Amino acid sequence: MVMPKPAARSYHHGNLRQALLEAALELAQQRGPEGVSVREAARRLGVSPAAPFRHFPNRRALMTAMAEEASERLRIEVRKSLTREKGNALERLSSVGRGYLQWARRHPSHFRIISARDQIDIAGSAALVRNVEEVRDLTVQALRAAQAQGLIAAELDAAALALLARATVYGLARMQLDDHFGQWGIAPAAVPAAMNATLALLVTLMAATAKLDRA
Amino acid sequence: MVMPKPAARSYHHGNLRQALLEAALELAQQRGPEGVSVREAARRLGVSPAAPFRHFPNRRALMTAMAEEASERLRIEVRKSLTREKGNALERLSSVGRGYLQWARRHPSHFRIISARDQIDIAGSAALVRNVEEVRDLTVQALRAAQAQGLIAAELDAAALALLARATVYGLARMQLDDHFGQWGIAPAAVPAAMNATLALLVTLMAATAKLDRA
DNA sequence: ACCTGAACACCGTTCAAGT
DNA sequence: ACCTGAACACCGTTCAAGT
Repeated sequence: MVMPKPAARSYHHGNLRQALLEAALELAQQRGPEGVSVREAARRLGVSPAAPFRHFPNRRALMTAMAEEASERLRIEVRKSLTREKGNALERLSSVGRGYLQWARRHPSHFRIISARDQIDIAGSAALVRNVEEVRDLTVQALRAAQAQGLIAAELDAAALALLARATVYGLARMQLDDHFGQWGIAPAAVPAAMNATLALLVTLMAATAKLDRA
Repeated sequence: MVMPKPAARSYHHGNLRQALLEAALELAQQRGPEGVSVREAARRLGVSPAAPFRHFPNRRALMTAMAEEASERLRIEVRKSLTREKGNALERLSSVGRGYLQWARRHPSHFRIISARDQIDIAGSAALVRNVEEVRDLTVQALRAAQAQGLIAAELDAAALALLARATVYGLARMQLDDHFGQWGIAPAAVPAAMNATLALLVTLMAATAKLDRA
């Protein structure tokens, strides 16, 4: 007969799932993905250790749900970065890479979760697969357009170019996550510029092949 | 007054440290780096859960010791691959990349451990830092030589080229660890060829800049 | 339908005590 | 010097029972 108080401990009636995702993200930010504990999330929300298992079958499913949210945001960021870009196909290609890297830099915890393939069930989430695929498709499309417009040599294998572009961008993002830049003599403040310069160099190299074509 | 039996359970007197490293590697191969448990390693060796802590101050130190061994082997593999290479500086550069990638493919557990920066204390191990640095230096040296010999345009920034090469190679290795190739339509059996083709494409692009120089 | 309480089989780590 | 045994504060997960 007593009405539940407006905001406080309203989790108990419907939004525990969302609250768990938020608590888990907070834990990931504080301790990294491995530090996410279902029990600790429950404790912070004032529910029993068993309560989360009504909403997620296991820890992996909770992590996967976080990855879904993250991949959605990455997809939107890359799309946005493409929408703003008014240049040619080569510049659109750069734009996809810069958008991806910028998001990875600004949301390291989210990016870590997407990358933690051992802690999420990527194949088990259609949304996750779709989001990741869309980002890849935008890269491949820009590359094909660049070749069609004569900005990159047409003889080069489109799939190989795409894989090179992806390996470079993913490599840069992971080098940051895995703390490689310090050993490369690049201070944290210089990382964004170094990433964009590397990306620009790759695009320059690709564009150089078109000039050879005309020679 | 009883002499210890020759081989069986000789860990108890001197080589428990090495036995722990071997048991931990076996666990890493079976369950991944996160699955390495100090207790389980001790159990498999028939010692108490506290025994390992005489040899490693904590789990992280055990993981770091494994990473030291791994980085040593990677360094040797890359060096070997360079020794066998009789071609020019550009071919030496490819060789470093191929050696790195081949090792990563053949020893995924070891490579995972080196990459698991959140589970090891890289800065705390001089040997680890040294091994990683040497591999980087071999890349940078081959690149500089290629520029000096006119095989890559001299105007290009050597540091930027090195970072691009590293990002590409590390990206490829991580894409395999993180199971990205399936989504790129590349079957496991085709991964080595795809990696080498991507590497070859990058070197080709770099070499194309030298031809432009001469034009 | 959603949550609690208690339980089970695990962890990493510490520390006094044994040889 | 090296290891044991017991303890502490944690995990993920299950399940009967409560509302």
